[in-house]
Amino acid sequence: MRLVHIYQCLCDETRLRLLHLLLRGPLCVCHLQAVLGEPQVKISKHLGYLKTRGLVTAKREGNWMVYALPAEQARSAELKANLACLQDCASENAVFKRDLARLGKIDLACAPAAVAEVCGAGRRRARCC
Amino acid sequence: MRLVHIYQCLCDETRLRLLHLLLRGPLCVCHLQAVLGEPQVKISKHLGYLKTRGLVTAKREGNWMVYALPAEQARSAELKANLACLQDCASENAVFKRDLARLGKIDLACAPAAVAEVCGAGRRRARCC
DNA sequence: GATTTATATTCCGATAACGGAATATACATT
DNA sequence: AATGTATATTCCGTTATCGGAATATAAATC
Repeated sequence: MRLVHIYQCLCDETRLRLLHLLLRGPLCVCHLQAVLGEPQVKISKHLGYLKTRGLVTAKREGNWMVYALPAEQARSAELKANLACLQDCASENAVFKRDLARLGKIDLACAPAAVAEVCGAGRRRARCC
Repeated sequence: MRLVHIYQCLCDETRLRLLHLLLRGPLCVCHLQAVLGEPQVKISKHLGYLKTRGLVTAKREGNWMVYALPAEQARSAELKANLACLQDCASENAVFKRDLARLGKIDLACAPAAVAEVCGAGRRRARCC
């Protein structure tokens, strides 16, 4: 059942936080890492987990990997419903709110093109984080 | 995070099916067993799992254990949102629809009082399933 | 081409989940 | 008390998950 696989992706706190941040738009690994404050391996592995199950897409952008939720038209009804539900639940949750606050403070000017586009940040830089 | 524990309960197909059936109202173990067509141990264990995490309540009714979702006012916002989401997703899902069809065909007349109350079935019987 | 930066993968060990067989418990009936 | 019915628990093997240390890969820069 496809629905089960969605829940399997949602049943880990790190993955929930990642997905929640990606609801805002694409982000590269180092930004996700900076916001969550977790080691690189951990972030990368969970992103890999989400990717193999189709919950996120990955695109190389020069030196960086930009992760994003699937395009709107590529989301199943179940996924849409659950992302909306997550968004809903997150709005009253301290951990998620803290993550968003941290994301706001991060210098997105160093972000790859795809991220800069979404966040309206300045030009790319050689070094990201 | 409480939300994670909810998703941990939802990330198994058997548990999803159980919860989905309980959205309709309380049911005893043998009815759940009959609908799912799974061995008793499996059903009982998953119900135990759900119970320890507060997703269902259990009440002994003579010889039977009647499981139910927590009372409305006892449900957290997260739980409400996710149960609604599950309900939503289930309506277009073959497995869930089949379960409902099977539930309809089951003789609920043998059900314990709490179940009979909900289902409008007849009086109790000594033997259930 | 050597180095730096960003990210992924491999190789562990620890723990949790899952399922089934067998057994135990609780209540009801005879 | 003995038996039957409904449900829970224990034991055990298998598999999946999770996290970290170390290493590998890929692209950019010097």
